[in-house]
Amino acid sequence: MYEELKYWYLRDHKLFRTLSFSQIKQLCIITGFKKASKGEIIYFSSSDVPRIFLLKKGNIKIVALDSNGNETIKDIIQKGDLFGELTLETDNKNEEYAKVLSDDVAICSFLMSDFEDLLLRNPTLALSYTKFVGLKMKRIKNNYANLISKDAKTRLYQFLKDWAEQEGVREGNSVAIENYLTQNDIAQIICTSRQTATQLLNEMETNQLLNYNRKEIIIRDITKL
Amino acid sequence: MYEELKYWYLRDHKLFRTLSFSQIKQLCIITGFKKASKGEIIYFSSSDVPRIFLLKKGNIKIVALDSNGNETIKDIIQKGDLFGELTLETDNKNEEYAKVLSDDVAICSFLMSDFEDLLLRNPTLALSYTKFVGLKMKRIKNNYANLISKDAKTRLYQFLKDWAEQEGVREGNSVAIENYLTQNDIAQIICTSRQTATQLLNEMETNQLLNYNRKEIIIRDITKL
DNA sequence: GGCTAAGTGTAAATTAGCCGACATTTTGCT
DNA sequence: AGCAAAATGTCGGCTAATTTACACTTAGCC
Repeated sequence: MYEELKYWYLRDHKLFRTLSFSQIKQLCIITGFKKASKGEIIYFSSSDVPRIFLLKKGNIKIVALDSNGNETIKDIIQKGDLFGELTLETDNKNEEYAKVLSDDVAICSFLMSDFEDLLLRNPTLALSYTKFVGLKMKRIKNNYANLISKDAKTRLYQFLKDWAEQEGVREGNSVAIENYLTQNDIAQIICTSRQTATQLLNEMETNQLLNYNRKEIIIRDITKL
Repeated sequence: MYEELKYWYLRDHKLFRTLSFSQIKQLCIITGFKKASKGEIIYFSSSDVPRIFLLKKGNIKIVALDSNGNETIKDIIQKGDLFGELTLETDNKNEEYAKVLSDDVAICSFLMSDFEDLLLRNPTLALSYTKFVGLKMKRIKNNYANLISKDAKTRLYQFLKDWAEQEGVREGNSVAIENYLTQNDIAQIICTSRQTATQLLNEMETNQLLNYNRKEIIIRDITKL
């Protein structure tokens, strides 16, 4: 990839804003760059050197396979998110991979060890990163708390609200979301069966709460969810 | 409190082992110390300055109240654990408090801002702390994954295994755990009703898997859980 | 010692939502 | 265009687990 582009990719992320351009240039930690298109599976396998990834464009889902071969959606990663071993701890047990959801994605990556060196040399960045990881933890905690204590309907509503907030285009009280998920994906995210998710979505449609199709979800009035 | 003791409290924690004694002495960040006994409620309320707490002795549970007044157990904190705003982000929304489970506890605390300064001056510590938070996140993730995908029985078994591993005294394949939780507490932790938890525990007792009473739980053969 | 509140035991009624079993629709591919 | 595969729609039976309801036991306190 073009050297200039590398720096730009990093500099663009809010985490690295505290660094000056020349600092970023010195670091030069990006070691990989990859493009992929819909449906592709990207392994960030345990055999490889531990890396941290930065999703520049598109959406992917992180999927884990348990011992029975069941797929579980661990996370949905959006443009600008870091993913991989954010905890800076290598973990070779679990078999995880990423699947591309949007039409195409761009991912860049750097070695965990390089990133650690970088953090050691930049205390301010280290602090930002710590907060960043902490924030992520808080989000995950809240999500899970929802999953456990609420029923499927509430979970779906909450998920739609979150999704709308993160990616939706608001116009008055109505929000349009680009729908790159199948109903099965949604079901997995809110931890219910595909059938239940389908039912609930149709119910919402008949109740005039939203318009659903495979390309787009329009929430009529976000304040009513 | 005695100045010397302060340093010892910090130095004793694995997070601060990388620092030399003189470094710790310079920091002097501990600003609070507290003892409390069973049943007491400790607020680390939103009105106060944000703090990070370190549990030196005993056990507490972190409880959250939702808008309906329902109690949810967020976390069980054991000796040596840090708790509070580990994410370094103040969050004034949620109403959380800690309740003492063991006969008595000792807690020390320091200001989040002091801790941030400390991290800025010690990049190595910042890195350790990030890993520490990350590890905590991983544990939480695993717990939740269990809660969601498994049935109540499996959840109880997993919880007992974890508990035994963390605090149990092993003798051959049998493990004795000091039981400072009520059946209701256990039920809340594994996210089920009190009745179901009672039933399952009694079932395990009749199946000779464990001996349960209010003071102690003895798991007959940990390998069979 | 006796009272009260907290904790534990047990059972029946009810229910959310999973599962299996399809039909139908849409998409992607050659 | 035509085919196969993926995604969506719909239905009842089934089951784990919540809820409601109440009896019993233990612990703490005056």
